[in-house]
Amino acid sequence: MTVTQGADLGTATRILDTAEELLQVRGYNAFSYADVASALKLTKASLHYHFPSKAELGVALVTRYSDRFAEGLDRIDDTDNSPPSKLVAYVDLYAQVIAGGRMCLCGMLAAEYPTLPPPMQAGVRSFIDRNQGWLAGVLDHGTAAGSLHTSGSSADAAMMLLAGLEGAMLVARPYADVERFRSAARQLLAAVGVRTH
Amino acid sequence: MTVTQGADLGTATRILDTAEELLQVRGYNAFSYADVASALKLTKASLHYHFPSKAELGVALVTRYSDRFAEGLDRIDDTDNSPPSKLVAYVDLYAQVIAGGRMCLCGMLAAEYPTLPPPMQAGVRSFIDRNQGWLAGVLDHGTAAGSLHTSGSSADAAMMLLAGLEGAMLVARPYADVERFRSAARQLLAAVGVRTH
DNA sequence: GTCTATAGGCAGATAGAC
DNA sequence: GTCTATCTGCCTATAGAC
Repeated sequence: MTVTQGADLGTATRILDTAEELLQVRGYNAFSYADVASALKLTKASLHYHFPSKAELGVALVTRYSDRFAEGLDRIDDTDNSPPSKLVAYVDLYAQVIAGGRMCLCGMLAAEYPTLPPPMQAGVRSFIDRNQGWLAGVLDHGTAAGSLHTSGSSADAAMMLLAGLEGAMLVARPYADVERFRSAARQLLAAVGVRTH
Repeated sequence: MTVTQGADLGTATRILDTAEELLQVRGYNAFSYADVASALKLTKASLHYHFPSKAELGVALVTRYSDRFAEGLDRIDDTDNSPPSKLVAYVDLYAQVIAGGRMCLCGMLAAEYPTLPPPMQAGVRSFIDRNQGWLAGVLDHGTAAGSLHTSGSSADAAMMLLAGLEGAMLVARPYADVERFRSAARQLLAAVGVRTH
């Protein structure tokens, strides 16, 4: 770790930022070291200094994304108190992603799953588990308090929400239309008793 | 068109079958002519005789898949009369796909969308439009008859169902667990008033 | 840390014999 | 229709100078 700070991001971080966008837009199998290098005006060899193999770069990308998403969940827990408002904030997390023409990084990797290096596969599962677990917790609190209503177990309802949001990003992409995502998300929230006006 | 029939499928069809599976499992950007050729014990050059470019093969795959799916919708219309039973049959269409470890072909292509040749992109949108339209029709009939209940427009509810099912396939893949898909699907159907036992 | 140069392999695609 | 042979280009990755 160098002593750079603030706006001086450091090369490793800039590589991750560029590769992250390429991964979310095109997929892991459809971007190359050459793409990242040309975007950053570096050479491929320099990238290999920071991330020796594409698999290692991929693992770093999944880990960072999943950890940042978990931080987002923590922020929601600190900010929004009622389960319904937590779910609305959760949807916003996804809306921010798709607004940039991107797919959820782990949703993209779920599609490419069989082609991924095993450590990346584990990262994808971890992302899903963390999100499903968090959602199930919110749903449990909400149903106990009477502000949410699920049919079936909280784990199943959490699965439906996660799947629905990932799928809504997926089918909204071809139309480059955030509203398509938002209306699907509203319907999903309505399914667990959240009223959005 | 040759005069072959029955079990003698014809090379073009065998190519499509093999490429379709590879596409649904690995994605368009993660399979090659070499993969298809080795599976069929042909050479790459032979494949190019039937499908001059990968883009043309890709278009043929989307078209065939989308048309077959539409035939599936017609069969449901001919077989199941009540809107709720139509939706259950619709879910079964997806369940058959994921049971083979595959992703919906057009869901996969939606993820890879920005990297696809424009004619393939059009095919993906067409698939989504057809399915959303069919679902909206079923929902309209169901709500009119009182056997289904949607919050919001039928188009929005159709979008949610389509997104939810595509997403359920996506997030179920890493666990190779059809039950994960089925429980999410049950929740989605419950959201429009279908009771499954 | 970043570079030039290069290796070795695989991609999609074509020419031409059979 | 299917083959062998080949082309061109891009891929991931490495060696070694600066």
